[in-house]
Amino acid sequence: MPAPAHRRSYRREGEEKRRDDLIAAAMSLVAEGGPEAATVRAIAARAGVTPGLIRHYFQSKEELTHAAYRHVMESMTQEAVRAVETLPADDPLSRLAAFIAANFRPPVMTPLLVGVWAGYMHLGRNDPVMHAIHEATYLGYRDRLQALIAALPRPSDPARDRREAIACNALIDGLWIEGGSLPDSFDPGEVTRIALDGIGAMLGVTFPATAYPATAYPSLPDRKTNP
Amino acid sequence: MPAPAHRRSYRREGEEKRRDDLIAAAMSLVAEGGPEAATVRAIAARAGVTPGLIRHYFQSKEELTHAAYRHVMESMTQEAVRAVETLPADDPLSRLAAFIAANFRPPVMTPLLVGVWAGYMHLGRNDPVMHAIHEATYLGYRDRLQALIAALPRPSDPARDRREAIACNALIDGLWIEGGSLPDSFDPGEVTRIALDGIGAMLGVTFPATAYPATAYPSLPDRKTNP
DNA sequence: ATGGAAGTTATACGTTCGAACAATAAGGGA
DNA sequence: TCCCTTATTGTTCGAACGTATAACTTCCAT
Repeated sequence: MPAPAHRRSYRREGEEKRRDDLIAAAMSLVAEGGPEAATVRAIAARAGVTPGLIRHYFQSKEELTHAAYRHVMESMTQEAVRAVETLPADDPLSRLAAFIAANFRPPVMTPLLVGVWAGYMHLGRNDPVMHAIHEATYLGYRDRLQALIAALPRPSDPARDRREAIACNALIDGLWIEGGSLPDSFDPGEVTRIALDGIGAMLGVTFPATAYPATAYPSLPDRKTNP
Repeated sequence: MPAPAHRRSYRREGEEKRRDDLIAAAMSLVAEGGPEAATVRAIAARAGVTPGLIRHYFQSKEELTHAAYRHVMESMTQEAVRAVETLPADDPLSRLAAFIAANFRPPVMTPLLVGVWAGYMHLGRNDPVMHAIHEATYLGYRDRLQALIAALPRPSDPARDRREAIACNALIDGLWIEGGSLPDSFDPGEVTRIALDGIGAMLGVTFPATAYPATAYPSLPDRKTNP
């Protein structure tokens, strides 16, 4: 077997870009083919580098997996938090509605993100680091949801708030999995409306019409309003 | 390395028992350590046989995986169906409640079953056989739920029934995942009560008290009623 | 220009996986 | 009781995996 005539040429990139590229490559591979498809060779090929480079930026493949999972979970929580913090504190109903709705549009409810979540979720059962990442994001999410529920203008009842937070969290999770797995089975905005209607019914409140997504289909070719 | 002096002795078993043992071994390994822990060697060891025997009963490891996944999904659907068909058709409220409650007690809501579901769920994204098994059980489940909702004594509205079936299915899924993953975070029967209260609120109905699980904790050592 | 640090490639190693296959023990029918 | 089918074992094989490491290329400082 003759020695290769030439090495392939390459460009040097900053550390941040390389790490982001490798994480994005790992995420997309997991979303498409599950964790077993995210081999170091496949990740490197998708990122446009050679396998050895992974070990230059991550001590092990496990460390890259942790970084990718943390990126996925944090991006979802940050998106919901960002949707809330722009609203005034004296409008708890709109704040809760915005928190809910943020989960059912990109970049949170996408096949890629649901696929990565599905591929990685069982790893939290044994890997302590993955479990810690999962707990920090997941329970933090539910606590924040319970705080938004407790802020509603009605008599205080912490035990009821806990039960309702559990129920609302479960409904959001189930709808997110369904909507992200089968995006073509729902009209635009339909999942959001189902979530707001269902949670409103469970909490005994009615969310303002402004909290709902704009009606998606005039279903007529001529639209008076734009995008 | 000397040839082994003696082969280990063994007993011949019927085909059905061997297949069941291998499926159960694969399921428990997936529940504990994810799909990557369910190697042919580990499965054979747990079933008390040698790896070669797997290929005697299944053409490939993939075929064993399909059999195990089908067993998991079918056992869950059968359990919910069985809970309904013992109730009279003229009591749709109790039938719906029984269908819901069946998902939140053994043998459906167990860490093992949730773990197997989590470990296998991402395989449905690429493997056509797994996808078919998933669709046949999952959509069949939701259709049956929608039929029970449509049978409620109230004005007919198929579009509303569809939206409510989606919401109820999502709530059941989310609670089942939570309750099965963290069984110690809930009191006995608490998940069932949350599900019945939440679904009742979303549908605008009140389930009869007989549909709820018996209060679990007298929290006093002396109980008047039995086990 | 040029030297040197560091990013990147290419190759190799040891392990483990699913699979294949020949050898053997077991148990029922004649 | 013997024999023949077959359930089961023990071993081996090629492929692919994560990891390790030396050699090469790029690019900035000088």
